[in-house]
Amino acid sequence: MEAILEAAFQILEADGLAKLTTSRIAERAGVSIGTLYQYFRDKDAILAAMGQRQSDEMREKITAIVLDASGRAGVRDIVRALMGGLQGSPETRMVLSDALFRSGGEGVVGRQHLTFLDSISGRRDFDFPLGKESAFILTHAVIYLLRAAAAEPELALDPAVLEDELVHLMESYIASLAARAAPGA
Amino acid sequence: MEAILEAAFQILEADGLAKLTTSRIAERAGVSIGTLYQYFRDKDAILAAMGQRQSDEMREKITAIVLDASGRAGVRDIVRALMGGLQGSPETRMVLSDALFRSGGEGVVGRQHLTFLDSISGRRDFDFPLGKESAFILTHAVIYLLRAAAAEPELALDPAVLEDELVHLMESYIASLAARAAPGA
Amino acid sequence: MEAILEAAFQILEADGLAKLTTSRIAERAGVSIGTLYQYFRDKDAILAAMGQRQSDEMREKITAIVLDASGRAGVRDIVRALMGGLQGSPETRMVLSDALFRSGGEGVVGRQHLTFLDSISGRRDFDFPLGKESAFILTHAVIYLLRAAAAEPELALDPAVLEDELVHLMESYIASLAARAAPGA
Amino acid sequence: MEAILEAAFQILEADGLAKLTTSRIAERAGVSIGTLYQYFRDKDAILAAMGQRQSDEMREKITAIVLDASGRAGVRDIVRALMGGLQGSPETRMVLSDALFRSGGEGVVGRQHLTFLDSISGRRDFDFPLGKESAFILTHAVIYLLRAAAAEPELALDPAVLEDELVHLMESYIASLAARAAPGA
DNA sequence: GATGAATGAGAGTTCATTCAT
DNA sequence: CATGAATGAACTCTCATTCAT
Repeated sequence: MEAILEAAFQILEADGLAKLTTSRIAERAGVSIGTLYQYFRDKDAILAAMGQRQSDEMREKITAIVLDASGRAGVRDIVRALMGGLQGSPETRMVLSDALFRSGGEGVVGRQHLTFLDSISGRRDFDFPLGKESAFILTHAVIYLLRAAAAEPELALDPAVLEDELVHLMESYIASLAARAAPGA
Repeated sequence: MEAILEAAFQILEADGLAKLTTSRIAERAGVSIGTLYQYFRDKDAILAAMGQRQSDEMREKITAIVLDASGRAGVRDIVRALMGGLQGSPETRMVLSDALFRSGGEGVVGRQHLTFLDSISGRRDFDFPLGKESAFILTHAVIYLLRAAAAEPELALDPAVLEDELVHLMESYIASLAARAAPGA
Repeated sequence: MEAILEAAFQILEADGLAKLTTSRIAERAGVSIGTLYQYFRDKDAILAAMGQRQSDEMREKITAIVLDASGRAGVRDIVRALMGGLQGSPETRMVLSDALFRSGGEGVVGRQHLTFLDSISGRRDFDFPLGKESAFILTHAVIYLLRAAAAEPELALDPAVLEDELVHLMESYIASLAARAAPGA
Repeated sequence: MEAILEAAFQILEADGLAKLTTSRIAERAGVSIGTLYQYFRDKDAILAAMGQRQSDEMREKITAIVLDASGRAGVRDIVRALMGGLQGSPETRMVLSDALFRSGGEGVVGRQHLTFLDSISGRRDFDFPLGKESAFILTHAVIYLLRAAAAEPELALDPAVLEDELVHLMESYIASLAARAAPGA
């Protein structure tokens, strides 16, 4: 039931995990608790489904933006996509990631960021083997820094400047990787 | 009471926030609930104290390591300090950061990472103004990536390699900052 | 839930306020605590409802008795009505009055005793203005003396004689009021 | 320990029975809980002692005032004495009466009001036998009406007028008693 | 005597879940 | 299929009381 997930998301966003009770979800969704339990085994199933839904939405959004760059997607496109794709408060995202992780287990998070690697690896200057750890940094640095930035609104970071710096961070790291891959160039 | 904090930490680490109840904490700490409440106003106070304790421990550990580098602390020393200083599962750390933030309010998080900036700014090649956003990246990138790495043990990242790559990430970013600061060099 | 109020009343009557716990109420009412809390916001709401219920019952009973005197209600009818209308131990009544007062606030107590004044003021010899303080005495003296009598069972007062004396008390006071109102009669 | 009783009285007066805890009493009295329990068996013993103390104080005060009227004490003197002698909020008085009653049991309340009867019976026009019920009314009416008046401050009764009316109430009742005792006068 | 840290029974309350209708 | 009253385990927290120091 889409209405249930939407209701749960709104409550989570507005009042936090502590006030996310099954009865409130049902009430806001306009269904009875009984009905809610007909669609979801238990409360965790709702959270997991929300996590899944969010993850899917984000991947679609990002993919769309990257594709929109019509074959010449740069790091900036991806950073911008990530900045736009992340929705919900940091707490919401943290809770949903948690739920998704607990329920789904392995592979879930990994799948989430393949898009990044896929797009990046299309670049001409990127045809060198990539270590597990480097790939990890490439796929996680931007997301986690954005998450951290959102979690500390009192820092009042300027989105435009942050975007620039994140692009520099990744570009310089990619350059460093390239330089090390081809020392004799 | 140190025993109470230690007990709470163990439970949080082993069973998660959901099973961290005051009675379980008291039981594992070997005291009665009454005693627990004589030392801590309420459950949140316990979490806040745990957060404080962890934050203090980490800062001390890091400071020690950096000082150990005897005046010539490089990025690698700091990265290594952070890798060694972080303890507890990612969820534990997240929960404690949260609690600390909720209770302490402002400044808490900021103070945590000043060590990093302080050490870095001692470098000769670092005497240029630093934007808010760049400072944020410098102080948060390593910590959050380590957190992410810990959260995904199935990636089986090699600590030594990860350390190397994090150092490269930061070194190349610092180089990029320097290059931009002195374009005519 | 009538059963809950009835159970609460019995416990209050038998064991006093100190032993009136929500779980005991639920148990005696034959429902679970959850059900109890579905019908009443909290413990005070139960007490307030009991107070309301008792107040309503008493008013109805008294009104009925007074009406039964078919238009020629004297002080004796009212005294008798009050004696019959009061139920529950003094402590019970005190507790419930308190609860009703705390929850309802103004007007509650006043409304309770209008019956008395209404009936009295129908008398021919009563067409003179009544001071606030006199009205207070008329409406409260009997009730509070009955309350006091119930609170001291060891005095072993005879209800019939007490009724007589209360009637005398009020009749002589009314006569005194009349005499003062019409000094030249 | 006088300090303990005084502390308890202040707390009861300021914050009500619900906040009257043994630790607060000890703290305000400036002693430790242990000491408190060395002087009083339990919390109820403290309340009972407070009730006793208040009752004694009131009796003394009233006796003094009546004696001051130098042998010719009228109803008005007694009413005035009662109005001046009552101290503490209605809730406080109710709580203490309760405690005294629960602990002492019989006779306690009776003794309290003997002063009234004693003084009254000194009057010349009062040499007739007094029924139990009449005595009860004589000794309780004023006190309970004053209590009721204090319990309903929103009625804004004028003390002076109330005093007058209470005197009238009692005088007319005494007259009624006298008239009935000597029908052939 | 005085202390106060420790105790723990028990209070009020919440909420995920079930199941007869 | 939908409903929602009923359930009760589990939670946080209070406070009268004890007893080793």
